[in-house]
Amino acid sequence: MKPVSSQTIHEVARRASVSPATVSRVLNGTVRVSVEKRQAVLEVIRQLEYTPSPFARNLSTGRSRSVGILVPDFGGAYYWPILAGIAEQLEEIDYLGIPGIGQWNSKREFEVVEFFNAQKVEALLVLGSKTGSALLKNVRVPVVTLGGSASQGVYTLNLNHEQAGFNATKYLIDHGHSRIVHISSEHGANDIRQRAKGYRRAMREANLEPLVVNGNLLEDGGYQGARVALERWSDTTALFASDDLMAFGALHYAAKHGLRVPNDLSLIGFDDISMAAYMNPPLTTIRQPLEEMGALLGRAVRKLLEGRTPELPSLELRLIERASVYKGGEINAKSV
Amino acid sequence: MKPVSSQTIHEVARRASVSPATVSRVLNGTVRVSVEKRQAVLEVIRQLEYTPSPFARNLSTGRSRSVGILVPDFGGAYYWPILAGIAEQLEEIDYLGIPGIGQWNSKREFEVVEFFNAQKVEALLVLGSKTGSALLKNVRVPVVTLGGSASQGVYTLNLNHEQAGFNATKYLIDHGHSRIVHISSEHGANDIRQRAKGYRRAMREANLEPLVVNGNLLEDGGYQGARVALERWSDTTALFASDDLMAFGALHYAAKHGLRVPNDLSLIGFDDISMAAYMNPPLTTIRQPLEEMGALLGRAVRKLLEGRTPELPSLELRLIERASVYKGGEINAKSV
DNA sequence: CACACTCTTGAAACCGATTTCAGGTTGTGC
DNA sequence: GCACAACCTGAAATCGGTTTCAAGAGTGTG
Repeated sequence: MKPVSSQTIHEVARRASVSPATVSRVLNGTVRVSVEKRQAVLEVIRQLEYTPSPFARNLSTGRSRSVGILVPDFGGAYYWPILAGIAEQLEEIDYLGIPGIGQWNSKREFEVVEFFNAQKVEALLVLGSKTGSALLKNVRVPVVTLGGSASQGVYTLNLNHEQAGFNATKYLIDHGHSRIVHISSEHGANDIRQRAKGYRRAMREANLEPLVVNGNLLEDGGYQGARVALERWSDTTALFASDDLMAFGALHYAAKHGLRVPNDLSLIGFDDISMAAYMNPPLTTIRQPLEEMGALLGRAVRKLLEGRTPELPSLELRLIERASVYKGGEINAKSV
Repeated sequence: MKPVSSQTIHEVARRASVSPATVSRVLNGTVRVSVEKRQAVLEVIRQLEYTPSPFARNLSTGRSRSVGILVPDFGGAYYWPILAGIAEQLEEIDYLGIPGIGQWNSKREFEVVEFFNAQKVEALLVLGSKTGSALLKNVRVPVVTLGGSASQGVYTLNLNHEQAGFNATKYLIDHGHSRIVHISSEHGANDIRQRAKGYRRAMREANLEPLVVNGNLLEDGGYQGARVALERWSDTTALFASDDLMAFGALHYAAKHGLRVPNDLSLIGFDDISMAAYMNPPLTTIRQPLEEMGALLGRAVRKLLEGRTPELPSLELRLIERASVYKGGEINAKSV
């Protein structure tokens, strides 16, 4: 028998012969309530299957129990696990994460932030934005960002993409490559540029010429990137793509043009999306611990909501060694 | 100069020398207001940059301006575009879509629905669930599902997966195959079973023996599925995988074991995720128009929120012909 | 035994909108 | 010129919680 509406705190109070105030106190544990009354209230709540109205609660407390998450559309496969990690953390404190899609479009990003303001979110999580810190001008709540440039009052989870880019490049150099092209992008977050920076540093340190082309971070960007790279520098023996999707596109280009990976062309990606291990050959790439990043971001927001200072440990970006980089012997031993 | 708080309807009313009721009427356009007062109110609103409190509004109207979206975790790449389509529709009427992840886990799904109830969502969208119609027992709001079994009061967007499964199989048969194995799954929504059903019908009609193995809808499921299929029926010449990720895994298996696709083994997938066109060879697959599906679902919800009956036209699942099915000459002409 | 203090409790104000109701004004038809 | 409808408007109730305030009960101390 489901009890119908009339599910108010007053009804509970009436049945338990106490005041609404007392019910509220039992509900929130703000003040000690005598054992008998507490029991009575809890019993009535159970019987009625009463749940407090979130509307009334929000209005009364002035808080929304929600946080806004600005996510740039590009790449559901990438942001999905991060969102899952965040959601799990927020759930534990009964908060709601509201995703808003920024589409790497500044105007749109402002709209989303405006929307978050209207919703009165209590914190803001920025997983990536085109606008940068100007976006947060009107934001009066705590902010946590993923890999943005830190400004005051904004907490950032920074993975060392520069170092990872360096490592990937170094790995190729150590395997005998010298003509290494980086497929980067002008789209995307700061991370992408950091990876390119690491690539450049590694090349410079090895006295090699940095060679960069740009793609759109999607499959066809990688395809076109590979084409341009090989047309422009025909002695290229290795590509380092700024994300796995572009590596995927590059791989496709190679296959289509009779280049064997890794024998004729070595390839490194970035992200380690689930598909990476199943490419032919399996892709050597840098792993981003996405769920873990999400959890970390979520925990940081929790800390901020509690008024405490979050600690954001740095996570390692590890190179996953698979089979897309030639290891057998000398480079470019075309065996056709 | 940003005006600080005190941003209430009373304040607006006071400054515009009208009553709060009138301001509310201007805001919502529910009743006609004289031109002068309307102007005055709008002017004050502009000056103050006033936005009504969603909390108060929700409490007062008893409505949340939000709808719950139950999405089964598996495959962000798949649900992401659908969610985008839905979000866009909801945005237009200033509603908020709240995603909840069911994880193909019945207990979890009930929790999510419970959460939606607590949030007082005004409608529910089920993109896939393990539980089935029992899940909706306690739901008192309109429901739209994607490819569930229709029950009363529940509107469903049904694509003809049975027919699509039939077509994919028929396509293989028409290209000379007779030993065709279907890699299906026991996970996933009803759709998966419909595809298998279509496969069986096509095989039966051609007097061929249906051969089915199961995977987990992810890459390794396809890999294992291909292995089992080829071990069990060594004269297999074609695989029809129930989703692209499994096709991807199967492709990987083939490559690893020296089977050339399509010359030695033909392959069809399902979904047409963005990667499909970039596989080697490009994957022949059935396209699901994901964004369009999302838009349709969103529009259906809008109709329901307006108290009207949604029409859910059926969408076509088209076969995208690429290069993973052998077309050149006779089958199994191993040329090694 | 008086006083101070702590602990539990209920009454009532409050959060900020919407909506009902009734009053006043203006307009229409006969 | 009158009855009546249509229209605009403000006062006040309402949504369902939280929180302040003060009162009353109970405990401990000198």
